[in-house]
Amino acid sequence: MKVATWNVNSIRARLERVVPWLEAVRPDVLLMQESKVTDEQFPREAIEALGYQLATHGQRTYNGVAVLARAPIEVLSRGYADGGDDSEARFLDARVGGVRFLCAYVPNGKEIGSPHWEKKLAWLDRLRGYLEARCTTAEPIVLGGDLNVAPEAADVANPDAWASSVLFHPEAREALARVTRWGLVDAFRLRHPEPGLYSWWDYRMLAFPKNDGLRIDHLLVTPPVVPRVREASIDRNARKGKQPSDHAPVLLELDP
DNA sequence: ATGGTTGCTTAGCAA
Repeated sequence: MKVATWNVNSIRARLERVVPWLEAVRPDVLLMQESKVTDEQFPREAIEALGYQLATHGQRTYNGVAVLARAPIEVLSRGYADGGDDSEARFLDARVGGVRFLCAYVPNGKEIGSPHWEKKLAWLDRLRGYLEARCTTAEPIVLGGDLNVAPEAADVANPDAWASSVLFHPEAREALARVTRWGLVDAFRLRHPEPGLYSWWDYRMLAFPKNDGLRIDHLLVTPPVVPRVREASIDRNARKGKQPSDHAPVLLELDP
């Protein structure tokens, strides 16, 4: 079973990159972030024509998450439904073929100390709360998405420079670590202990050609999934060429 | 170097 996560930075702007990628890679499940479109305006037909089923949780202009799968999708929750502010479409919980997929788009945080930053930290704490309230570590779960945090120095091209940014600040790393400590394992790291593998490069400052990147897109799994992780990869080719997303897809191959 | 680029929506915001 091939599982992927990809922040596409607008599905409508990216359709001509996403469709050929799905045809070539054929993931069984794709967790998508930043669709930037309402559920009504999502280009479903182009996806369904490839044999995918689709569960969307979108909104106008910003955010938006979706689960694509080559098998039926059972939606368990759109948003956290925890009584808090669910106005931003950043979370989708769905079951596909006996595995539970939590698709998350963590707020960027913009700038340390800003209201966006406080919201980012609070959102990660809500994610931890959702795991505690709605999930167990005994079930097979894949929590995937653009988590907008690089966990370790090995995940950042220039750790000293990025330590003051919202993507690699110690408080952001600690907030993500609180989520992971609930009982999740970084499945990519399991198969790739080496440093220097990134999933996002800024569009600006020639970041991709200079490989000034960060690994901020993750697939975290519960203990029952750990022995099933056969391979992990980042598809850098998807970041190349014409009109790419600023994120590359991250992939896992899971044994049955 | 407070720059640079992209997308949505149309000038300003978010990333």
